[in-house]
Amino acid sequence: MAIKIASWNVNSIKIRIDAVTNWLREAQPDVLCLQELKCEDSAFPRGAIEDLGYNLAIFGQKTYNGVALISKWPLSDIRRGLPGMPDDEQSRYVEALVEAGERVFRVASIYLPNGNPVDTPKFSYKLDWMTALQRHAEDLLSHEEPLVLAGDYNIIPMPDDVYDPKAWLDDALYRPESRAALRSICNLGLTDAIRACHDEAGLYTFWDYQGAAWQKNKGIRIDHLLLSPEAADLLRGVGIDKHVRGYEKPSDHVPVWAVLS
DNA sequence: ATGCCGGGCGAAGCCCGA
Repeated sequence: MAIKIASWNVNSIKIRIDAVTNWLREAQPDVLCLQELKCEDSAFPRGAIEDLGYNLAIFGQKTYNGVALISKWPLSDIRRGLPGMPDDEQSRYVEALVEAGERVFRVASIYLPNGNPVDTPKFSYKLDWMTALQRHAEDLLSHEEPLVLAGDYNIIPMPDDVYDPKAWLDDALYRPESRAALRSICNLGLTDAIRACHDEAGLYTFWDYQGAAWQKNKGIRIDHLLLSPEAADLLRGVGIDKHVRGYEKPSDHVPVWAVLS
């Protein structure tokens, strides 16, 4: 039995609910990790999602941030907020067990801080958040179970993941400190699902609304699925649903997914 | 191009994103 796990920064779930349900019908993922809900739990349009047969675990926030997991399989052991960041006021992490028949996966939906501008506390917040994520990933990896840490990492891992690396040298998404922190997390034993399957340049998950970035294909790859060894051993395929950027009223991010079996 | 879009809030114009 195969399970399809996806991640998508929707940039407001209220504005994007039709796009989300359209994509769910079209792509039929078992699990979707959502980021940037920009709404509190009570305002989340649950009904439209539940009508398609999905369960929800929401960690919302008014105006900014907000993450959720939706799953055709039962969700349990739900954790809201990143362990090690007890005073974090921003909703950026939700994790749950997905009980997919005879297999059980632990899945997290992550909205990593942007970090710009780099000479401000926003950048240190990003790096502190990544330190806490690394510690928590170490803990999760010690359980030696299939684990998927999915989300908007706000990090461009390599030069091939951006249309013009030079233009991004001083940006928090591409700064050496940010890339090193992501490498350090991966070096715990996590596999970037896209890069496990494809080595070509120009695989993007985000195109800015401005400057006709989509039309010019000026994109970046910042949405990632990181797999524990037990999950990576099950990896059968991946995809980036680029056409979703051409939807009416699109998010600036598109869904990225992996099939595990 | 550190704001050209687009969304939230709230009812104009500012904050924020990447």
